Amino acid sequence: MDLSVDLFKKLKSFSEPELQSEILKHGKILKAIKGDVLIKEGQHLNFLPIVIKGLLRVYQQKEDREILLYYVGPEQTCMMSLSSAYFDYSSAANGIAMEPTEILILPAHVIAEWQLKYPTWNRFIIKTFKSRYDELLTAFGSIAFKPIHVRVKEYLNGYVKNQKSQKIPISHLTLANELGTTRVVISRILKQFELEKKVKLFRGYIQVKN
Amino acid sequence: MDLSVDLFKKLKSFSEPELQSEILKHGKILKAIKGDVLIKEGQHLNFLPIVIKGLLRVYQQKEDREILLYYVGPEQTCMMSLSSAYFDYSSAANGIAMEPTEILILPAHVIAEWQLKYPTWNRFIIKTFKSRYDELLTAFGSIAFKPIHVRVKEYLNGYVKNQKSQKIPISHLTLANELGTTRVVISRILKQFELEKKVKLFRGYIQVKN
DNA sequence: GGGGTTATGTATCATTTGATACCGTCTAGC
DNA sequence: GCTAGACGGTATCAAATGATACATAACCCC
Repeated sequence: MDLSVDLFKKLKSFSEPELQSEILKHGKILKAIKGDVLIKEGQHLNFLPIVIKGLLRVYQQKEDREILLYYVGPEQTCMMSLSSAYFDYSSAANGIAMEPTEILILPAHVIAEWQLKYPTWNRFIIKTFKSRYDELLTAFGSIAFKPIHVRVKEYLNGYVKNQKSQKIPISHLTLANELGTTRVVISRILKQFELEKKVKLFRGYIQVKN
Repeated sequence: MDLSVDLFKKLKSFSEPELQSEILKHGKILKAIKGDVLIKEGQHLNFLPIVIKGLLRVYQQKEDREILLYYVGPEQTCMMSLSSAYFDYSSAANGIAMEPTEILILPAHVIAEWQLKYPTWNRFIIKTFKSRYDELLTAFGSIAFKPIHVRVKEYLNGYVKNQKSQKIPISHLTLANELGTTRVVISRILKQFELEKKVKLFRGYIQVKN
């Protein structure tokens, strides 16, 4: 697909005409399908991916366990690449497409340059750093102080709040991987919640009661 | 104490003369003694503290448990304030002086402004974001995947490596607070290490063997 | 509908971590 | 020297979490 001015209907953050033409000049569009691994732990990155449409999941892995760091949605980018772009740095996490995803790929070298030239770009970068930091800090606080059943509860509540749906389409195994634990632990906790009439369990999804 | 050009012998990052004069114009020096609490969780911050000399400890607290986030040493600043400065935001952590500490205080509003005007300032801010993020990510990975005895071990090894001393002056309780656990757990683990001849325990300090 | 795969339920057991309690020792300040 | 408080050792118990194993059910593909 060619880059076009249409792009900026989706990326509203970048309003300066000059920045837009620089993006058109240096950027490429990448289309990923569900399951494509875009970033691997240890990999050196020399590009910055900005999601246009779709969703990336960024997570850490250790042996057969994994834990969610954050999702990258439209108009967002990924900390790992940002770090790599400024300093020599290899990714500390993995990134995978959760659904068909369109990504604007920018070469790393432009980032520092644009930082000083374009206020909206600068704001975009700072905002990314800040919000990713906040998310991580929240996750850190949770894992440090809260027992798993509370984290499960908060995950479910968070989903309901964000998606405005009581029906959460997730398997026990996937949920375990979001929270950094194992399937049996999640099944046990969910069953307990069901006994307490907080949720109803089905194959492939969880119904949260109010 | 008056601000003077001497300041920039200690803060080497800020080399532009114009930036220096802006710092002299807007900055104030604060002196803290050991134990002074400079930042409290929930507090709205409208200043950015840059440590000139000394050390701040930034940590999260929940009831009677706490866990270390990071230390702020000379020429460094603190993420909480940085976040507050860009957005309306209250601190998610506490900051306390560990020793007599001199701090350059800058009003929040200058930060975003200087971002675009002064490349060294820009670099300083980005570097802060990145290194704090990396630290937190490492800590997150540890707490998510590693059992406490491993984290204790890594803490001790890290100290030895950084301070180039085998003698670590820390009480069991303080160590527990660094790692987000309780004193008894730490005592138990250290005693086990001693039985394994890895360390030798004394009142107030730990001797690491090689 | 058969066969493989995925999802879930659940029991058993071990390990890790934490809570509580009590003790003795060291140290600083008087 | 006395004493309060900090520091460290340890025993006991409980709870949380994880590992393993096995069974059943649902789903998909052919």
